Parts: sequence; structure tokens; C-alpha cells
Amino acid sequence: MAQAGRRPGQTETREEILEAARRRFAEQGYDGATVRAIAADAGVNAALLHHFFGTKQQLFAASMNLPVDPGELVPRILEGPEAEIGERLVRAFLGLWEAPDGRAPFLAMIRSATTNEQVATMMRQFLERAVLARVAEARGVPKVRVAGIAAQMIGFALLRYVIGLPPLVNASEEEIVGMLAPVAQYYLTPGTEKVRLPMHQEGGLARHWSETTG
Amino acid sequence: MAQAGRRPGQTETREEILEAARRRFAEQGYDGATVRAIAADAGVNAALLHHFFGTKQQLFAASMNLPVDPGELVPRILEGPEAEIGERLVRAFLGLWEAPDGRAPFLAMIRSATTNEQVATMMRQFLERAVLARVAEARGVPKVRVAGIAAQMIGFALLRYVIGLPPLVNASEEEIVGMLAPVAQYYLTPGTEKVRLPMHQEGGLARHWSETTG
DNA sequence: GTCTATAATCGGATAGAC
DNA sequence: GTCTATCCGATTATAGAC
Repeated sequence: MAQAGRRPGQTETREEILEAARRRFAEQGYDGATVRAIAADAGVNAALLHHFFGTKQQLFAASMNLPVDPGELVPRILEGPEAEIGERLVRAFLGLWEAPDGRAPFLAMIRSATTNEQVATMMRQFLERAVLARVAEARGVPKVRVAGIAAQMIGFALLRYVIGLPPLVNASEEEIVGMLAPVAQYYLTPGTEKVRLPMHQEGGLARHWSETTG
Repeated sequence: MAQAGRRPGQTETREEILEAARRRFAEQGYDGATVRAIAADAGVNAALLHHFFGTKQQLFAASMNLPVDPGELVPRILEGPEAEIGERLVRAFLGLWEAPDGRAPFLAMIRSATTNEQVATMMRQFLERAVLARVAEARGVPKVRVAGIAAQMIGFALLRYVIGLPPLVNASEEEIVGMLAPVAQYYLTPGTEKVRLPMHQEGGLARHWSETTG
């Protein structure tokens, strides 16, 4: 039984605007995307966007619903076999970016945070609260180490999805996991945070690996 | 003996414009920085910038003289004790960013490449020709692995110098070296590129480290 | 709910005087 | 070499009609 109240036309248009905003912000960043272009994509007048969302900044915030709940995803990564945490993290990260729909908000954040201070603050707070605090507490490693793996993953996304560096664009998902998982595992393993340059000693990582892998 | 030709006033103004351009592009990115603002900073009229450099894009290119010669720096990092390559790389990278003057071009690249396709191409080609090709050839590791360490370092710079993530902002140079050098060493060590998730096997990296470091 | 009209700026680039 | 004046376009945002 449909209740009285807002008519279907409203919610549809609202959603179309948000969808168009996500696309534009993802492709051109906050400053590059214009309300006029977003409105045109949604097939409506630019004034309507202000009527619905107020300012451009508020429209951006409204369109940035992440396709993931950190409170659910982070524990799911950290639980399970200890030795495969790095792999689970990299696979989860790749899953978010490889889903065409899920990629948009992250692209928009990266493309906007570099030049817009408000978006940079959004990103900083998201990383601190949703990632660093949770992971550091759950794993018993310093926040700076969680920031290290965040840097690795964000840098990877920047070069693969934004800059389009050929070796990373052409790499398969399995290649990427094989390459990044050990790094994630290193950062998330308690007891390694006070190790100063372990490679300098004895056999080093290379010999260790050639031994354990035949 | 001073030759006839261009008067001193010309070169001084030119340099001041380039300096102002470097500052503005570094702080606001390509799209955010305006020729008018750059001209005002240099104390000249905006028309003069077009007279000297043509378009804004050409002014950007002219102002982007990197404070480093990759052809000289890369070999210097790769030479020397094998086990300390990672540390030398991280220290060199930090040296470039911590020098207040040298930071500007890199900031400008990061802030501009995410939204400007031409700058993204500049960055892509710089990484491919000046970094990936040289290092991969010299070290005998696949380009994708050199791209991996590039991602780690650029992601670190993004979070520390652009986003301002507190744990990375507050970290000392020695802390950073201690954290990132093992990762760099891992990527640049031949023979590890076909290792699939070594952490999953036997003791893993954590036990290896606790053993080799007491 | 959706539009037209318009305010109020600001942008890159050029022509041409001096 | 440096400036004034100007073209031409784009931008966010609002007021108000329908």
C-alpha cells in the first residue's frame, strides 16, 4: 500500500542526480566537475541541484556513500588465519576497486583530496577513524604502521587507476596479490615495528624466501 | 665581458614568474592555480606571462624543472652495499621531499596529475622512463615490482605531505626509514618476484625477523 | 518539483599602445 | 619588456515564476 507523501518523481530524480554526481566527481574531481554538467547528465536544470542539496560541497558529501561499511569489513579482514591477513586485505581492497560501481567514490576522493582542503579533511578523518584506529587497536600495532600499508594501497590505486602506469594496469589480480600481500603482512605483524632494517642482517629476506619456497 | 642582447631585467622577471608558478602549482594544483594569481605573486601583469610562455600549460611545463637528475640519482642509489639499497632509496626520497625548495615540483605533480590528463601523462612518462626502465634493468627485477615501490613511496608522500595524516606527519625521518626500507629492499631484491605469498608458509616473516634480530 | 533569468565573479587569452 | 583594455566564456548561487 503506497502511502501519501512525496511522489515517485522526486526520489527518482534525486537518485539520478546523485548518480551523475558520483560519475562526474569520480572522473573530474571536485573542482573539475561542475553542477551544470552534473545537472545535464541527470537531465534536469542546475537550479534543481541547489534546491535539493544546497551547495556543491553538500552535494559532494551526499554523493559519497561508500560502497562498504568499514565497521563490518575491517573485522572480517582481521579475523581468520593469521598468516593470510595480508592476502585478505589486498583481495578486499582490489574487490572494492574492481567493482565498476564501487570504484567511483574512491576515485572521487583521490581526485579531490589533493586540491580541496575540505575533501582532504574528509579523507584524513576517514582514514584515522575507520581504518587506523580500528586496525591498530585490533592488531596491536602502532598507527604509523597501519598508515604505512594505507600508503602502499592508496599509492597503488593512484598509479593503477588514475595515472594508468602500464606495468600496474596490465598486472593481473593474482600478480598484484602476490606482490602486495607480503607487504601488508609485514605491516600488520606485531613485533616487527621495532625492527630496524632487518634486511641488513645475515641472509636477509631474499635468502629466507628462496629457502622457504624451494 | 657582457655581450649585447637581452637585458638583465628580462631574466630576473622570468625567474620570478617561474618561482611564483612553482609555488602556486605546488599549493593549488594546475587547475586551482590561476595565471592572474601567479602574475600578482611575481609583481607583473598577467599578459606578460602569455608573452613569455604562451599558454598556461607551457608555463607549467617550464616551471617543472625537477631538483634532481634521475640519470645521476638512480645509479647512486643502486650502487653500494647490496643489503642497504632499500635504506638508500628511502633516504634519497626523503631528502628530496624534506628540502623545502625541492618539494614544490613533486607537490605540483601529485596535485595536478589526478585531474589533468596532460600532467598525468607527464608523470606516467617520467615514472616509466626515468624510474621503472632504469631500475628494472639495473636490478634485474620486473617493472611491475619497481612500480610497487613507486606506489609505496608516492602513497607515503601523498598521505604525509598532502593529506597530512597525523601518524605519518609526526613520524621522524628515522622511524620512516626503519619502516619503509625493508619494503623497498623486498621489491628490489631479485628472486622474490615469483614468490607467492611467502608469509603463508612455515614461520613466515615475523618469525624470521624475531630470529634474526633476537 | 522544476524551470527561467540573472546576479556577481572569475577564468584564459589576445591586440595593441608605450 | 611591460602594460591597459577587452573579448568571450564559464562558474556557483539565488529569486521568483509556474
